[in-house]
Amino acid sequence: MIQSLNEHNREDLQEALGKGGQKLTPQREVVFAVLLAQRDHPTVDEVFNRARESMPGLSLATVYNCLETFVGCGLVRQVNHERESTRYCPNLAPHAHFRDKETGQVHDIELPPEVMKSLRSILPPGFDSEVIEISFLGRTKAYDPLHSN
Amino acid sequence: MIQSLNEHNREDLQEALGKGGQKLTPQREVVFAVLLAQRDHPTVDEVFNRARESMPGLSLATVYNCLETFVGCGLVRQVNHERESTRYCPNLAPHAHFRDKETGQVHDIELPPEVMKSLRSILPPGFDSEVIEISFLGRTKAYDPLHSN
DNA sequence: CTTGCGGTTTAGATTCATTCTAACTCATTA
DNA sequence: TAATGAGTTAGAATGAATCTAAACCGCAAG
Repeated sequence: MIQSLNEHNREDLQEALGKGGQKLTPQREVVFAVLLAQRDHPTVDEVFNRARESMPGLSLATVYNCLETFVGCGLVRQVNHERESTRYCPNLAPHAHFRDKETGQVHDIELPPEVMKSLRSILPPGFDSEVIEISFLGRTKAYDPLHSN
Repeated sequence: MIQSLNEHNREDLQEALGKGGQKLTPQREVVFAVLLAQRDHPTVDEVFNRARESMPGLSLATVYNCLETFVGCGLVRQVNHERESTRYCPNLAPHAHFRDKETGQVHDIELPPEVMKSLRSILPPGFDSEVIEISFLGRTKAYDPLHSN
């Protein structure tokens, strides 16, 4: 069961929504709490199922609406892999995504500023980019520090 | 109207298909010719419409089948942007994609090896990646060399 | 109060890319 | 000539996402 937002997170949410001309509603609060509670890049369906545990009457359309609103306010990012269901991620820092071929799990990969810079530098003149999406596809092995070098 | 494949390209296609245990068929030849004729990252529907000009009986399902086969043989790459229709690209060299927000056009961006390397280097130990997808979203301005520096 | 208004939520219908299914074609092998 | 099997085909099915229209709710004006 998802606990509700703490003071701090509720204020953040309210402020971000306000800037986008949107209101804080009970449904938005529950959906946002779900995203913060488990940062595993859930699909809309997963958010829906988790959120319904604390708000049984919630409808799927509302989950779509809430998430769209959050994206519009810059509170969450959409993550697309191939043509699978869109996933949602409340990590605001610039980062790439690594998708495990076997489990389907998505992991955040930190993006150092110098890598961002070198990426931007490969754009020919005249190309002006606002968003850069980077995603890795592969496997994760258990990491054994004793045998690495 | 799409011209048919030249000797050289037909041989390449046949060889690549053969390695994947697939045969060269008239439909596959037409679909491949469409991809080579206009390298603008067409959707399945666009490929379908162009291909039907030279082969009117061709069915949409076959276009899906052909493109899937080509991807399996490493002849073409799929390009996904958000949840739009998948696009197809016969450019085999490693490259990123730039999508123009206004026109929807997709441009190939060359990926220098050192950028690839720096990208690979940001993966923590235990993460093993086969495929890296990089896509830019933005605008393209006419480039005026007189006023650049 | 209570009335009306605008934004939000809701269930269900709709859309649309893609995948599936089952029949058919056609070249090759037995 | 029959059988096999890959490839093709039209149309049905799927499933994520969007749309629609009605209901709901908080709130400001009368």
